[in-house]
Amino acid sequence: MKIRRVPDVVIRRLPLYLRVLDEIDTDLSPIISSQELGERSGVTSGQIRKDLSFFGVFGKQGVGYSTVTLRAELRRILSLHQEIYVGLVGVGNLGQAFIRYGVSQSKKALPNEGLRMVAAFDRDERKIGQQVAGVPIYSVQHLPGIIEKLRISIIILTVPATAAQAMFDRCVESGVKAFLNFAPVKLAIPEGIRVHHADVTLELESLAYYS
Amino acid sequence: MKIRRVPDVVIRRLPLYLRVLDEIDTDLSPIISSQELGERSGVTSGQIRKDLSFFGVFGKQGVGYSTVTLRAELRRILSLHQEIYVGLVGVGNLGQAFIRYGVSQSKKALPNEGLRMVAAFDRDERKIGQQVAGVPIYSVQHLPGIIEKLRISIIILTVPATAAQAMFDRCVESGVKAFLNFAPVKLAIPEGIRVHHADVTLELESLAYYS
DNA sequence: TAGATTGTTAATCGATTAACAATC
DNA sequence: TAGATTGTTAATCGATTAACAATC
Repeated sequence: MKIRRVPDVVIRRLPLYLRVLDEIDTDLSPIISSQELGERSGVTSGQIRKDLSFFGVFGKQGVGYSTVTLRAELRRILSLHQEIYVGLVGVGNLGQAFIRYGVSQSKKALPNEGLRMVAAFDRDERKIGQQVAGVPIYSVQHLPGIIEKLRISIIILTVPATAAQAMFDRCVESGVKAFLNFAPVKLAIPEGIRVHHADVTLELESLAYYS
Repeated sequence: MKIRRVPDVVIRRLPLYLRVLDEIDTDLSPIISSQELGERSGVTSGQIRKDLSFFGVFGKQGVGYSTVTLRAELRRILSLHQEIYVGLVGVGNLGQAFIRYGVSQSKKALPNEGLRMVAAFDRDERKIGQQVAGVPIYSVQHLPGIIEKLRISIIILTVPATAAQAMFDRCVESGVKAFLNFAPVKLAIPEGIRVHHADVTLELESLAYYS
């Protein structure tokens, strides 16, 4: 029941707060102030209170926030209270690394906040049918069916630049609305679809300015 | 000779423009308008003109920009007209993937804009002395010396979260001013040091909101 | 010259910060 | 109650967009 659209900058800070809360022993610290949460996440206390106010009232004046409650609320806001199924397209070096990375993360005490990598896709016949860290590799031809069947709602794109738009389009047609794109291309993105870019080359090139 | 500090959002758009110019055949298109550059990089024409105005005057009124000249100017602004040496700390799955990725990129016709991965560092004795895609792996103990000797000015951090701050500090002491950090931690960053974060977990968690 | 497009200024928009009344 | 801290409003800051004079 959002009253007005929440700015993306706000959404992007929520996982930061959640991470701090996950690191906290809730028995030792049942309550946290916006002040302390701010210091530990690198955000001002006022900003945290402003951010949270987009979603409701979670604190007690004069007291602070219940660590357990705030954590649960943040999870709910981000939809991380339920399992979110993640797929990956393009099982090259980078793709394999992320599969292993994602799986190793979820073996931690804290189960990586409900995100679960359940399928990978590739074009290469030799890879299809194999597994990487327990995640099965399917043919991109079967992508629509598998996405639907496994209820995949986020796709990590680690295909070569030349294949990115086509694979992206196919995922969109299959109903995926959220993407993390590592391919160094500007995708044509339809209304209502969310793409976060993680373009290592662009990052390095802008860093060169500061080096 | 910067008159005023250039906003980071502006710096981050420059590689985007550069990429478009790299894709253009400068013989076929010796001139480009801010209009067309905008369409191809996903930015408004006014914004492009505004961005460029931070650095000087590069176009001709009534005509447009010389593709060759603008490309050269952007490279110079970003320091990509010279070789920029990049190092990587943490040769795990992700680290190896980036080494291979970086190397394959620089084999393209366009030599990845002057960025060159020249060294990797790890703690694991078994990895030290080996190579990944031709890039030698050194001990983190020798990091300061190698960074100085090879003139490394950008570091990619792909170490586990627990090691990130210590490795970061060591690089800073060795004179590195620009970092691309993949470790899921909030680093304590000294004045004058630039860190771009590429935190896949945070990206996925915020994407969950839109899924 | 007439038409086109830049460089730049002014207006708008949106996000952050400051401040404080409400209230636990 | 007195002290603390939230939730929220108003002020500030900075970035984007609109618009147009300058000029090629």
